Amino acid sequence: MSQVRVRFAPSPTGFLHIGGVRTALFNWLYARQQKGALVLRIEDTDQSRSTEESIQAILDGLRWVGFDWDEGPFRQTHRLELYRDHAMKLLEQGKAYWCVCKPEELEARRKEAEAKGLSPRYDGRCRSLGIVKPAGEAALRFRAPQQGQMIVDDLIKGRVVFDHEVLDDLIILRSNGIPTYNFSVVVDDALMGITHVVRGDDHLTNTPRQLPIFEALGFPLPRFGHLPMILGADKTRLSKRHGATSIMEYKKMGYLPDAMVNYLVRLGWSHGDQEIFTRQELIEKFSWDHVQKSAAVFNPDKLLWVNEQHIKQDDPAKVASLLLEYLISLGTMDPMKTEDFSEEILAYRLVNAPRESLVKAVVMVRERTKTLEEMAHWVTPYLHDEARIEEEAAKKFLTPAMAPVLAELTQYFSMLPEFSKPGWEDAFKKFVETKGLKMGQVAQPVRVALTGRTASPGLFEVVELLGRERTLYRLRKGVEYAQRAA
RNA sequence: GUCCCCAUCGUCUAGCCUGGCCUAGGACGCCGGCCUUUCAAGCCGGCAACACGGGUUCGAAUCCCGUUGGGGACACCA
Repeated sequence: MSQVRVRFAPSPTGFLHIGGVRTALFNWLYARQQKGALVLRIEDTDQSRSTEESIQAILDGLRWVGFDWDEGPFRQTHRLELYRDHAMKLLEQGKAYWCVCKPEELEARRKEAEAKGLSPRYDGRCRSLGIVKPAGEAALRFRAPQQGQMIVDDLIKGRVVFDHEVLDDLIILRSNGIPTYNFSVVVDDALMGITHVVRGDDHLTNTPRQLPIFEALGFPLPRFGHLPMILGADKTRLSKRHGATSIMEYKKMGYLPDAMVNYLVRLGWSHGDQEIFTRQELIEKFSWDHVQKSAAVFNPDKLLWVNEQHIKQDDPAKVASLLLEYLISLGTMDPMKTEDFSEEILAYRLVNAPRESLVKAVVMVRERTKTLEEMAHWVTPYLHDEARIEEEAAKKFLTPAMAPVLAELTQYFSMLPEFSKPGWEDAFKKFVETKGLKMGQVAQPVRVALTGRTASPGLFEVVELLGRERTLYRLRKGVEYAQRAA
């Protein structure tokens, strides 16, 4: 059995969108599972719509989501000679012919046919003209078979039958010498040795147009697989109206690449009742026969949930490094910068390596965050030595009345011989009890002193992360704040 | 208009090929409860679907036909 070779062939007319990512995903998964090759090909034969920025955006998007390719990126505009040669071969063999109809004429005839309720197909008027050397501008048309049937055994849709008579003679070479899509794909897929052409549903009806070209050129047929479309909440094709459609917007919103992949693959593929997959699991478990045939509605709520699951379950070190990258992109944290810390604060600094402390912080906050964006917010109180105290929170809990209690607690903590989470927790409970207070009455002010906020992870998880010195430092700062409030 | 594809809770889906185990399972969301030092998370429970009509069969979500609905394609776009 020969090696599986698949391809992702976007046209660079915009950013990499969700639908494109999913097409790339299925190709990538299959290539990795079969230990085959993924070829990246840029279909830029429409020169008026293709841009360099789009190519860059597509590559960036693929890299972010982690789909590595084995060959390419190839650009069709760099391969024009190849298409012309093959087109000429067809001409010589009488399998293609020159068409001298003007684009405007074709357009007019098409409109007319439509108005009469007929199929807007090319009427084939140049078919038997036998033009050898066109005088003026001319396009090359493929002489398509007119009877019989084409049978496609689609990986996803199953057996699909098309009648040849519904097809017309399509243009394979424009009058400017640039090939059209249906021709260049065939030449490329064949020459690149693609064994499985997996693409969007919208190409299903292009398949019967392409098959005869493979045959005319004497190329072996690849297998085809047509992935269903992704729809918006209103069940129309996903577009800007539905909100974010560029994959990079999800990066900005704090989604994990693995979560994105997980969600997108489940949108149209299933493995029993399993919802959460690692990349490795997907590669192992993926199979064409569980790919859904019908279109699926993109559900942002579920995507968010999947992201949350990955934040909670994935390797915290990995999440931390993604978070660090995210923090840097926000400007919240510059790991190279130390002047943030005053001498005084540095004295109390226990957490030296941002990466290491970040992993601990991730583990602490991950139960309560759904995205890196939220995580960035939750983790900030632990990034620096001093916590920025929120005014609203302080007003409510760091009150003058609270100052003596906090001061006493701080004193009490500072005298404890040993520092440990359970030790301090017990001590705290005893303190609250002997004072005749309720947990919440003391816990909230302490929370504000330690984190600057009214909502945080468990108090003693925070204490443990901060360590003895930073905890005491922040408590003292809290006491000062409460006293000043008088 | 012609051709092609599709059809299970609001959404993603399991089940369908190889009919009975389906009084249709899971997940998101929603509602209620438990837990609780805050915020979450977690746990328990609830609401909610086989598009419709004919067949075939002892028996159909599952097989066949039709209807309806949705989507796609019919460019010197990809």
